[in-house]
Amino acid sequence: MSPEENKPTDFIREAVAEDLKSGRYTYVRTRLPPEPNGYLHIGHVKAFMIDYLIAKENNGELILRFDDTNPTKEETEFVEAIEDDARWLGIEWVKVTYASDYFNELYEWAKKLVLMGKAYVDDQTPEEVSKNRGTLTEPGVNSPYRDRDVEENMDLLERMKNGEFPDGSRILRAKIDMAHPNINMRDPAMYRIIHNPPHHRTGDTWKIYPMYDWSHGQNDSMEGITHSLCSLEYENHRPLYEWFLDQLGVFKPRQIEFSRLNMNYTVMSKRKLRRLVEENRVNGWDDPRMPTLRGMRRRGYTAEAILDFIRRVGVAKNYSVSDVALLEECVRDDLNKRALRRMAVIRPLKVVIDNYPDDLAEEMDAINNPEDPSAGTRKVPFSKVIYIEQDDFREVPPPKYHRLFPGNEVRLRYAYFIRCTDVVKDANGNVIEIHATYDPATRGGDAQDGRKVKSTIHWVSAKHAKEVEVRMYDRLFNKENPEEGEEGFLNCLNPNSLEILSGYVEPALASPTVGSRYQFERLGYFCVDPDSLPEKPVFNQTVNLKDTWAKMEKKGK
RNA sequence: UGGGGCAUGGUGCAAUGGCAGCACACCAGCCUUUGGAGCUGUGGAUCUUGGUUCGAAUCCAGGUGCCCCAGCCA
Repeated sequence: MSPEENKPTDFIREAVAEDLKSGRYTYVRTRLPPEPNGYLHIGHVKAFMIDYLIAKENNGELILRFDDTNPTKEETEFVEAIEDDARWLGIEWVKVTYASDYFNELYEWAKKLVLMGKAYVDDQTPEEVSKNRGTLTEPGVNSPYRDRDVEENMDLLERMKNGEFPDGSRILRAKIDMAHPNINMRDPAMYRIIHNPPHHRTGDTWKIYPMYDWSHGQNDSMEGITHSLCSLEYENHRPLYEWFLDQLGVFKPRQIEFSRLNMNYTVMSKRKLRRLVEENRVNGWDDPRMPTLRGMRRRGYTAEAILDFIRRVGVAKNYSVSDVALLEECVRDDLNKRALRRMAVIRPLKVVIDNYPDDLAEEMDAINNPEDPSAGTRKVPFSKVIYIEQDDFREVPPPKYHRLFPGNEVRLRYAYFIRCTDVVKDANGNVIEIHATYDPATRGGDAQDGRKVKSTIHWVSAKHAKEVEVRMYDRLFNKENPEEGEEGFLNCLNPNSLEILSGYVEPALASPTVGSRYQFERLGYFCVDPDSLPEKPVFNQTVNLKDTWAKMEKKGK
């Protein structure tokens, strides 16, 4: 496929191309406008990639601008975390700016509107403002302060700025139309008074702070942004976005809206994610079950896989809920190509090979990645006592079960054929040990007489094994849409979303690097958690391998 | 009962008046020293009614359904 054919197209890219062609703009500049009030999640990635790629594809620029207009919610910690996550994704920007960089200039622009008679200071209480806004079907009524003269408005605004009035006592409002069918146009607030807490960057310099509507478009204009791309809920704000710019007579970017990313089996709202963390339903914002970038990073997802998912989801205006199965498929697809294969047994069952010499240990050759010959090979030690997966043995095999059962022969990957000869049980009847014999003529995995076995299973030599902790993850919620209903999401938490196991890994995995990713053969992809200790590494399950047998067995029931 | 927006297989996205296609999921088979990967194939969709047109997912009109908006949040 040529790069040309591979290039995604959608209504936004088409609009941008048209704007360039028509001469409406001669260049492309977009902006990434996160509010530094929380950690980034997978939903943000879609918006980020739209802004980044559209700039990049048009040889344009991206500005990372923090929308820090509300000091009661924002913190420097989040600025740093967001930058770090965005960089991890591979996003590049020409500079970092802040809405707060423009507070002075914006204030001058506000005075200009006051002078034009397009803005006024309103002394109504918040309750009165709300009451007089009207409803969806009834027009609002004008504030009694709406017709204050310019001089008084200028004076009051200056005194608001100087901190002479308490929070909530006054606001600056645009003078538009209290009967407008679009409620955003009913004299929207431009500035509100906030004395505390201090702003994370400007400290207590300012006592008034601009609202989103008054700040965003103006900042876009000041920065020469050509395309201000945002999610659908801002569609209703576009008339206001344009009104301010028209009144000021300044450079006018184009706002285009798209639908945000939703995903099943998780929640995306900041409020709900916060509750999960604060009520200890998960272990922090970087819990591998969280849809946050920090969670997914810890889980072992690669940036490439996440970006591929975003690309496959596409861009449109339909309300949509993406399937987490697609994300997982993208992760498998990426890791399949790059992850080294290793043998690990996560639910061990001991097997004693009775006819194998007691003290012998052989080195078996194993392929590191069948998808990538350059990854080479390694040696794996083999001996008389090994561990295999509990799932790989059944005392009474179900139909089509090809793995180990009494009398059956299977291949130990990269080693020998073994045949199960005996089963040892504890007092409760649980199988605790298997006895088997091996065929010395099958070393390496092939029988000289040409006989075949139907199954190949993985194993770890008990004598050479390293004990590790393995954290198995399942979906955080057991309902496709946990967000429906306000309080319901906590009631559909999956109680089994985390399972901690103790397993064994081959020596090649005895001292793994934190963050490195492996495929545990036949089990899935795993990555090394920061909680790892030299004496006990910790692995997170990133995603399982497709399991045809599990599916068959489930279906048979 | 105001304004804005959106309706295409189970899910997400294409088709820009001319054979409804792609990916994931699903199902069947091939292959396999991972029941992985890979390969082949099957099934399944244009919200509804009417109109324009040789021809409509696309244009027009009505209907229905869903989403957003009444923060001094973004």
